[in-house]
Amino acid sequence: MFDFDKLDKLIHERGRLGIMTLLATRPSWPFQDLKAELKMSDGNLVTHLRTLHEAGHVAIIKEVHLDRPQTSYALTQKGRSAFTEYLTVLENIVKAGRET
Amino acid sequence: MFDFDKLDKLIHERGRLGIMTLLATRPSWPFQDLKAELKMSDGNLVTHLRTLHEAGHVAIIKEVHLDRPQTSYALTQKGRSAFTEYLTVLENIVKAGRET
DNA sequence: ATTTCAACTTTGTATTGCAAAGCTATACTT
DNA sequence: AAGTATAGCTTTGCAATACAAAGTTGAAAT
Repeated sequence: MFDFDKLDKLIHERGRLGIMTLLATRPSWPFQDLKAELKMSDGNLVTHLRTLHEAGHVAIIKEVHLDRPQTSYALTQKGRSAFTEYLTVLENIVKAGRET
Repeated sequence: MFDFDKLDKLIHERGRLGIMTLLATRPSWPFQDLKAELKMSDGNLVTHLRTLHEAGHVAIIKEVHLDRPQTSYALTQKGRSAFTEYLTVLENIVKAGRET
């Protein structure tokens, strides 16, 4: 009936789903903003970001802003399409859950 | 921006999300049908169902069908409303992810 | 009696989410 | 120069938990 296998575990996890959703809404997000928005510890956030980066879903952008180092993150092409596909599965779940 | 805390962990887990979604589509589901649909092992499936039952989300219906014991499962009122709320969060994620 | 099937429990393993604390590097302050 | 602050990252350790596999129980059919 449904392809729950298609619920990409990498994206589905709560913390990473939060990251991916935020990244989808803007061209890029500074680390500090993600941290504030998601209320995660540094370690946890960095780890999830690294996981996504290693999967090729997220790009890391290192800059200097106001004389401070600033690392930002953005969806890659691959990340965006993986996320889009994931959203389609969500849509189907919502649709199925709503009818009845 | 989003309330990712509202992503009820109990429901969000892949296996249990599968169960909840299926249960939402019919009045009740026999154990064997769930098992076939979700391709889980007995142990795993029973455990997830018990977790949901203990949370008050799922009712257990024990009957005899064709001279064989048959355990079926159904959403409780509480389970349905929790699931509905969960779906709302999913909808918001989809909406946010789609725009841009 | 023994086989069969449904459902459930037990056991064990491997993964992984997460926090806390520590480390590094750069810039600002005094 | 020495100390302080901030950003980002690593390490360590723990607790939770998903999951499979195998064993258990009970009822019905042969």
